[in-house]
Amino acid sequence: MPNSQNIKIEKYAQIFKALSNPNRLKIFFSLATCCKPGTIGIFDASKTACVGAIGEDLDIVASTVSHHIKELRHAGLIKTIRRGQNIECWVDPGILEELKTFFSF
Amino acid sequence: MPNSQNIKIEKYAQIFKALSNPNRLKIFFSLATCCKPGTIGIFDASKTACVGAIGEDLDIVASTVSHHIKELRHAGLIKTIRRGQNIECWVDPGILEELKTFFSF
DNA sequence: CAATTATTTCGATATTTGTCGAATTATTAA
DNA sequence: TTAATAATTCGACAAATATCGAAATAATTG
Repeated sequence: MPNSQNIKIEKYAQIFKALSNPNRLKIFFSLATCCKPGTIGIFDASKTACVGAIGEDLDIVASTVSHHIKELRHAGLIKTIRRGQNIECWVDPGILEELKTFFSF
Repeated sequence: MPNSQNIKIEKYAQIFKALSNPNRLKIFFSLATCCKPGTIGIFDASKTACVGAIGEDLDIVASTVSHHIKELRHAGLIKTIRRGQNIECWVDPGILEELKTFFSF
């Protein structure tokens, strides 16, 4: 039976696991730097932060991107919403604060 | 040929991979909260932050702890020094600052 | 409705990872 | 120098992971 400390450890381990894969970290970084919460994230003037565009950017197939997006979402790092055929993604601002706090010993 | 951005991504991916295992994250957390840089880290009044004590705390064998310590060190998260038969470990203060900065978008 | 586009799910597979125990190396104590 | 203690290295193996391609699902357009 894990105490509250263990639960925290598991939660953060999951977060760091999500960020441990270079492609997932790139996705997170792109979303964090290019996309504002609640808006359509822009990679450049023409591309939105949909699964297809992300895959094109990283040179991996859509099914793999979808898998990575799911892991980032399950870890609580990003939010997603469907808008038409596309899935919009953005970084949860709250988690960034939590992570900064985590490293403030 | 990776550009400087890719190098950064690889570096941080390695850091997050090191923190993605619950046992390694516990080690890091214990060191960060209990041990000051350059001193013998204390878990409680009687134990130092040597490999054996860490293993006892986590209920894993010494060879596994040694493996985890090596990964944390290679990722640049902790420093180690031999003092007699023991290896002292402590968290690099600089990396904590870097990590806080990383999440400051 | 049929065709197209975007995404997800599923199954397969090669690679990586976490862990252990045995053997080895390093240091200290008798 | 021999014994004891601490840590590391090595080899093995089960479990987890990253990726792909094919098939399925969802939404839009003609």
